[in-house]
Amino acid sequence: MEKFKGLDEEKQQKILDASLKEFAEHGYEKASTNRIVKEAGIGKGMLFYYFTSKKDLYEYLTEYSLDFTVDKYFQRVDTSETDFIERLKKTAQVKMEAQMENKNVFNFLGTFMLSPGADMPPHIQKKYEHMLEMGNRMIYEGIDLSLFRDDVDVEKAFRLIRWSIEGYQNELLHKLEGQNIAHVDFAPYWDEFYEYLDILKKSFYKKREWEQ
Amino acid sequence: MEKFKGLDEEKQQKILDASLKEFAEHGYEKASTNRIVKEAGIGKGMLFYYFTSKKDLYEYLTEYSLDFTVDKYFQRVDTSETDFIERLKKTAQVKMEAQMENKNVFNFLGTFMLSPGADMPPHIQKKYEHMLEMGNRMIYEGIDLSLFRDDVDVEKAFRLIRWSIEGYQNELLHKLEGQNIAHVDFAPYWDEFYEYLDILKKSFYKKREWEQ
DNA sequence: ATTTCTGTTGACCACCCTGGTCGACAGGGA
DNA sequence: TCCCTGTCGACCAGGGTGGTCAACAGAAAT
Repeated sequence: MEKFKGLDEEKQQKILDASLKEFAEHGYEKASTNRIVKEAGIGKGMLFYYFTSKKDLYEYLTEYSLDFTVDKYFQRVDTSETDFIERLKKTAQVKMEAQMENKNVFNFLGTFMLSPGADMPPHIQKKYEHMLEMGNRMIYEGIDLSLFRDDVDVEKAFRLIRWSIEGYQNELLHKLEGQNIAHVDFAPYWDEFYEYLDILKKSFYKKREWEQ
Repeated sequence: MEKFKGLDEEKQQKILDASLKEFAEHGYEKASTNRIVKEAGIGKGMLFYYFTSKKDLYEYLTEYSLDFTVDKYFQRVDTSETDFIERLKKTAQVKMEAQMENKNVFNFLGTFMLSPGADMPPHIQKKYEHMLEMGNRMIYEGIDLSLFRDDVDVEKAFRLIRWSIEGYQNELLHKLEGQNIAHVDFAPYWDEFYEYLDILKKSFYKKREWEQ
């Protein structure tokens, strides 16, 4: 595993990509080390030279993904923004950037979170819990509640807004499936996304005086 | 396959349940006929006595699930209701009833719809398209648009509301995962659900005169 | 020039599981 | 006694599994 870290970035990334993809697509049990080495373009032996076992590889990937998510996503969200919807807007942008930088990490972590940590070593479980907590703070901490209408439960409004945004993101992801993400022009989708956010503001926020 | 239909209901259902579950959990390729026969409590030979092959079984299940969904779900939704949110409320109730009656069908069809019909015989593809169209009509046809606020695009409001409801349902499903569905008291969840619907009405519908 | 070290390969291992077959057999009717 | 209809599960060839290892390449060290 120290062996692996000594490789040049490019080769490391190729192996990480192949592995993340394989585990994301098939889950731990049914993921195939044979397919991984073929996809990564290395001999079978090397994988078990870098990592002692399939499980060892999987744990390395998990830790790598958690670190990546915290560094490139959670840590970059501007939590000084107190307008809930505006913060979600910025969150979405940062998330998209991180996703462009490494699509596979998100797919991998997605499947991991469906049945988390079953028998992960404690230090990884700690990291995972830390990430969850950080994600929560990133979204909810320091929000200006006075922007919301007085006649709805703010907690519930939070959730409705979050579900709406997740719904849009999922539908977009599904629509763009199969296309080469790098070649897609996202501008019109951002515009559309902002329109949805405007509607959410009109709907869940107080009417402000200067609007007629 | 006519052999299969001659079986008593109970045995048929046991085989259907085992098969739907297996395919839903593992997908077509990785589903195991051995696990199916074990779960269904029949000998290996019988499965291939009833169905000529794994593929034949899969196609039968698909058709069965499509028919079930149309009969027990889509056909039972009251489309005379013109209030969008009210209709969704009724839809959710009918869906829940159908889901209680046969949980496996919904899981199976869920995975099927992710990569639909690849090489299904035409009559099944037809059925699938018919179902999709029916689902669309069931949700959107004959809705009273005048209830919605004038300052938001109704199309977008439709989607936001649908995403919200799907978000709630998914979260609930996730929360109840592992519990025996039959023993859960759903009353409080319905109440909570209605509260969310009320908020959606307040947010996306016009303020009506008789409300202060 | 020789030995040692570090990477690297893919054939190979024992094992497991696959979809599907088939001979054996049970029991009811003719 | 002989079918016929169901029913079973041992069995088949084939393919995939995670992991090993003898062989080798080339650079570094002796």
